[in-house]
Amino acid sequence: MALTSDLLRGNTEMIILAKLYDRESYGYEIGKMIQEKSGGRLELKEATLYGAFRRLEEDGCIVSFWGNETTGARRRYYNITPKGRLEFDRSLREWQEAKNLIDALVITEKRGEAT
Amino acid sequence: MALTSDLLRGNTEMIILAKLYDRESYGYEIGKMIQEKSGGRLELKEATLYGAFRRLEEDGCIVSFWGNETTGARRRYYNITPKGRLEFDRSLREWQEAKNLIDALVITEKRGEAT
DNA sequence: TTATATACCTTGACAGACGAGGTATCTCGT
DNA sequence: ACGAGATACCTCGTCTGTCAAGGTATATAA
Repeated sequence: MALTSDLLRGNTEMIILAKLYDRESYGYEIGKMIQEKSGGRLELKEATLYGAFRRLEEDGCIVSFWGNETTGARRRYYNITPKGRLEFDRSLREWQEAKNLIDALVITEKRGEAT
Repeated sequence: MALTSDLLRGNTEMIILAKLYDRESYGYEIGKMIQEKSGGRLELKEATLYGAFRRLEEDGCIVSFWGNETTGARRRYYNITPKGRLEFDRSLREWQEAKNLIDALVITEKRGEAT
């Protein structure tokens, strides 16, 4: 069963930027990669994905262009910008901090925990 | 500077249940504990806190009662229920899973990472 | 020709976080 | 006596990200 949307919230843009960090890609592929890498337990729905692309492009974190496919459905490709890399680095640090803070609040010695 | 609300979203109820897991408490105290334990970097705003209390009580995860303070402002105390403990355990497992999945998606060998 | 996969997009509803506002009691300094 | 600040509760309306549901179009396999 999939994870609740609320735990994803605030992380979708970071996840997208991570996928674009090393090479360009397009929406459908990114969505599929996330599904596969998480064993189907995590899914960015299309509406969520495209909403995030729009925000990221408005913020100057990514740029998009239509691919010149000669066959099959057309694709809109995305590239990360320098600003996008900075934003990814920042959001990754914030995520690490949030993780540790939340863990510190919910994990006690008595109950213990395994990661 | 504080963490973005979206990273908190979906975790506020778990954090509250964690605080109530071992002993009863009241809203103001829980808010203060979270602020202090996180060194001020994480804050559950009052509106957020009381909204979460209402949902948790509606769901049967906590019960509330007015304290019999003879001095000072009155307090509404909360106790966790057996259902609340189950719900906490469930949400903690879900949180651990979400953490690991998101980390796997954003942390690559090349970039590396420290917790 | 029908179904499935690929690939894009938009609209409206929903829910949780929060800013801003309110009430009331007690203590401390002036 | 008075005002400021801490304690302690609450509500309303706004904002924003997620998603369900719907749509378009092309290629391939049954």
